[in-house]
Amino acid sequence: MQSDVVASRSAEHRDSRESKNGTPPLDAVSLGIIEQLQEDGRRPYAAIGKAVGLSEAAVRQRVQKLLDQGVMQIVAVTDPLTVGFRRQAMVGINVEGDTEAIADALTDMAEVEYVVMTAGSFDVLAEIVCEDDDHLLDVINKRIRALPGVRSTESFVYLKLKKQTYMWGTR
Amino acid sequence: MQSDVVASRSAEHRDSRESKNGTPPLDAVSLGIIEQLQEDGRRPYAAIGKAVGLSEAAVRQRVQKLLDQGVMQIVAVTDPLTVGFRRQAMVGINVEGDTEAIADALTDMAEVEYVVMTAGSFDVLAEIVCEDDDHLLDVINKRIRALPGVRSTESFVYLKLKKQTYMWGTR
DNA sequence: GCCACTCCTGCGAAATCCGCAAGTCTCGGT
DNA sequence: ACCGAGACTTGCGGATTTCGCAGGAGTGGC
Repeated sequence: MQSDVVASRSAEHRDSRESKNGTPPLDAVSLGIIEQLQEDGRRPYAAIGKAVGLSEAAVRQRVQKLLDQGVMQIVAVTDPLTVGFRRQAMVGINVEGDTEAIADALTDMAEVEYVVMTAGSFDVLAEIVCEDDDHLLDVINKRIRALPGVRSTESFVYLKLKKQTYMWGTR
Repeated sequence: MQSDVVASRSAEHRDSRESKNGTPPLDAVSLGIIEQLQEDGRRPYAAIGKAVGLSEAAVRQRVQKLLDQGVMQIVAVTDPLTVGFRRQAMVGINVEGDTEAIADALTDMAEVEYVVMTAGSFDVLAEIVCEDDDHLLDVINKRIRALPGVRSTESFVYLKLKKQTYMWGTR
């Protein structure tokens, strides 16, 4: 169930470079499967198979592998404001020293939902999801700014979420 | 199938304020359902019902309503880098005039996956997902900066995505 | 007190999921 | 060039799940 990582780079010679940490690039069929599941995460395997030209069992195995490899995850996503988390913010962080270490530390925080290393006037962007102002303040001032190597931060409190899609590949 | 939007504000008197545009706040049971589906978007309704103390049919109806209302969506999410979109960026935008109009215009762009209005030194944050540098440059310079009312923009090109979860409610 | 509305439950039929065994193909070694 | 290994694919039952529908319980409005 795990040795396939090595082998699945077979019959695909149109894609030269790997995209990240050893995960093989995806072929057109897997892309199609992902596309189907981005439209509806609960779509039956048989319907997906019909769309991408595969049998139901084949789709099932591919989906399972994609999930196991961590290439995709099938989840419910919500607007946090609707679910009771009333304070969110994007925090831009400047780091001196090991940027990746800071990013890892942020990753370990439960309130941090999104961490990305960037080029530009911030080294790291982190999205924070909290229940109220006190909680948000605590995370930013007590926890993030306390990390060794954090030079400065700038916060952007969310006022309104306008769009949130996961449709890349579907266009 | 659509008139329920008007009617569904009834039997809820335990929660005073609405979270956004008329959508009623969620009760503990719906929260529990969402939590289950955030762990696994394909979890069977019967299993969810056992976890939250409801029948299979009741869970099914609630899930359907949550989807119809747009409170949640069940989708496959991926790391865009793995799927062939090699250039992403967060763009901070300053607006003069109608901020919401700009946000709506951004929402209509296919390459824009995430739009949020913020307080702070940017009025709007938008996440862009593109295939390559040319594509990204085109979107930022030709399309976003061309919008009437956009005063200035600042881009943060993604170098590495470190964390991406959808587990709020599950902690 | 009655009506309108929502929500939950129970059940049978249809569809789907899941594991298994065998066939096909490509790649790599000899 | 042959041969074996590994992975992908296919087809097929049985268990599970999904789906639609009808009935009952609880609640607010008139």
